[in-house]
Amino acid sequence: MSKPKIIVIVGQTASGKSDLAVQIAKKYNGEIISADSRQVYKGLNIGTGKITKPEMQGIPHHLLDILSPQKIFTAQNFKIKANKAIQNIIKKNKLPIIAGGTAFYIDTLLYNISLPKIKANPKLRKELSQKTTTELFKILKQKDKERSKTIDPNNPHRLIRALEIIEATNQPIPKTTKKEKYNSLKIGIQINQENLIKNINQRLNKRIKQGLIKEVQNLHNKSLPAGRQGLSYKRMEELGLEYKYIAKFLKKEMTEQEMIKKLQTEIYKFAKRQMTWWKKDKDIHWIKTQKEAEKMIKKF
RNA sequence: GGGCAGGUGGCAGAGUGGUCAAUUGCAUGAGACUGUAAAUCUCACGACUUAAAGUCUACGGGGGUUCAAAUCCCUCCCUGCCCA
Repeated sequence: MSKPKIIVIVGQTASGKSDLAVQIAKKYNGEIISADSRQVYKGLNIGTGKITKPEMQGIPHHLLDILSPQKIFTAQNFKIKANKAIQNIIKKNKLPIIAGGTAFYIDTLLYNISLPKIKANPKLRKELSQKTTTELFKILKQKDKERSKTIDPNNPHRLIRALEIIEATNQPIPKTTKKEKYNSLKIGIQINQENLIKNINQRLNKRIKQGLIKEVQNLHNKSLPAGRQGLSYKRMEELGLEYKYIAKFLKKEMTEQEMIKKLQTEIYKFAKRQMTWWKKDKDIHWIKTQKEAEKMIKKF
């Protein structure tokens, strides 16, 4: 059985992925699967640059707005849901197009990286976060020698998650395997640094005009039906970038000016981290225009 | 005009005779990531050379004291606050 064909579109934040994806979907009878760790959440709209209904131009989009931002979504969740979506799209005889900025999610999907299904354990996390990385590493070494060999001993997030999994399974973490599951064409949108910075800053201004601050405020304050509480500032800080720094602004920890300036540099730094990841991926075809992309897809 | 406090690397800001090319934070650059990934983490960061050692130029300008000065003295310039 030959592997199903899919298109993957990657690119730094503010490089124009969503738009390109829609154009390609229209041309090649496709549906889009978003690979974005923040756009999966309901209510995070302006801040994540989520595509709007009119912008979709009738193209179905998957994995947007699928859960509450109170909940924790992981690469494993993404993999399962994205696989399902791909199956459905193929069944309809349409072309699946993965588009998004979360490189880790895309790799997990494409290489069928097997991750455990252990859910987050907030109590344990809270407890473990009191400890230093040295202590955490020591515990991990006792409980799972193999994982301790590969983990970054300075990285609290990873150490805590590793311990969380052992706590739940009570056995060492199985080795991950890597196997290409799809026949994918990876297209990356290339953009020079100058334009990238320009886009980031312009887009941020635009979002603020569109009511970004209000969006964050509402997420925090709104008295939802069914007694649900607003999103805590703490959770917003975990969500990062716009949500993190606007939360700080709303808490009066920084002025609006400071917040905007900080966001500009933080978003730029994020974009660079994205690129660090993709630079290693030799399968990505970097393109500058839509035409180049179309040519490639035709051949594919 | 008088009094006081200051001027340090792209910025903020330590240091107050030798261990100072100078703590730290920010910015910047490079990188990691295979179980929270917009998160989290690592390294570099005066110049030249780079493996190490080394050389040079540097703590507002100029001069001085000293074996040795970012650090002490003199002088000039500049900034902030206070009194006229």
